[in-house]
Amino acid sequence: MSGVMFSPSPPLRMTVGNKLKVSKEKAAQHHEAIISAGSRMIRERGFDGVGVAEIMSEAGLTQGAFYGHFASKDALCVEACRTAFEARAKQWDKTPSLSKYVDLYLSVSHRDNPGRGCPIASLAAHISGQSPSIRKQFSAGVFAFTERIAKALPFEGSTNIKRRHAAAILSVMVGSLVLARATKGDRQLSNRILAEARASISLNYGL
Amino acid sequence: MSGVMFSPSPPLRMTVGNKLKVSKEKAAQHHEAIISAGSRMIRERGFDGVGVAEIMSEAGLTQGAFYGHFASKDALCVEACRTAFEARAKQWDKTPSLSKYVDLYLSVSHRDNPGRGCPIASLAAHISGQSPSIRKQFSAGVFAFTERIAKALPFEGSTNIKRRHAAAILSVMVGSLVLARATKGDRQLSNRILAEARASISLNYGL
DNA sequence: TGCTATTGATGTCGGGCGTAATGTTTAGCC
DNA sequence: GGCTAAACATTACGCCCGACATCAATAGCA
Repeated sequence: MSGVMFSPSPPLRMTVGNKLKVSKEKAAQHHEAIISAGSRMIRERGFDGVGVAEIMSEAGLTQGAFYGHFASKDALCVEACRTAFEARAKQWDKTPSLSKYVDLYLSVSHRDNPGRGCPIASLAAHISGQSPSIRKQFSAGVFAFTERIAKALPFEGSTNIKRRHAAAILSVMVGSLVLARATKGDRQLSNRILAEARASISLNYGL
Repeated sequence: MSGVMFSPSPPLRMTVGNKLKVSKEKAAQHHEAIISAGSRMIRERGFDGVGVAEIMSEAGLTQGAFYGHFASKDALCVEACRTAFEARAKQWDKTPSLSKYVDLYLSVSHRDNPGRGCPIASLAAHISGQSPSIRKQFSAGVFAFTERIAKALPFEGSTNIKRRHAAAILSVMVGSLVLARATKGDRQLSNRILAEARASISLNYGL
């Protein structure tokens, strides 16, 4: 065993393989890495469009390690969904206004980077057929997002009125993003969809 | 050949008398049946959510027969996509006004029957990763649909202006339908999304 | 010296698309 | 009409891929 290889603490790649065996603190980072990779790839390709092995590979680990962190793929999906909504909420908080957030949402950059983008636009069409836990997580996210929009509306009105506007605004945002992504091959059409959705929100809601 | 040879131990229970071997006229019907089943199931579960075997089974045939009708699954997908758009166009023509069509589009019935519904709402999120032929077919459908909306707008304005409005209207329609389907588990939220989208189109575009 | 995290191999299972051989029915031609 | 050739569907299979999950072995951590 030669017990002491005399290697300091930091990332040491022992063994024949290439992976460090570290633990404890690192394990937590690995956990995050799995969620991060999963959350991104699931948004890019849907829940069923990516497997555990590939997610783990992207996270820099092997498939076997997965089940030390999650009970099942489904469990990861729920968690990935949750963190995706959470991350979007954080980004929301960093933007100065709802209007600016809509700008970001309907940007070419957002269209071209679904992996870091809104989980609603990425996953809505893939929800049917998923487990109840995933569906609940998703519905909760949609609801919360609508509430956020409602509260951020800059004009006067009852909560109910604002909620109603919020639902409509969310529909335009999600719909145009999905459409723009689907028609990316026709750049002119795709860009027009984004631009006109942005204009309509501005026109109809003063945002 | 070998005329009346009773196969002693029949591993071949071929035509035990279950199916007609009919042809010509029937074959055309089979062709339509395959497209119909494919078009419906693909809209329900996405291009990759259903296989050739199941489509054929639904069409009342077996997998082997498929390749007498189509060169590949991809070829069927293109055809199924085309006919789905076509069918929607026909339904469009049967409605008295754009406003009525929007009513239908944002109805609970449409939400609950994606298999017979708008291919844009069903397939937009599943387009990425599909073959170029499918993507082109889809983009063309989206473009045509937008043009249709534009031409049907009941107010005055240049073609360009109308196109711009059409893109925005399409975004609300598709977005809200997709959202309503995804949140079907939360019936209240789902219904609200449809209703508010409908109201917003009425309010903002007088439809 | 346990403990815990990870590896790497493997289990197992299903399903995907496409093809080949087989046999029956139709359609066409004399 | 009756025969022949082509059309069509069935069955079965091939083949490969990838899915999710498990397990003994290993090796640093505490």
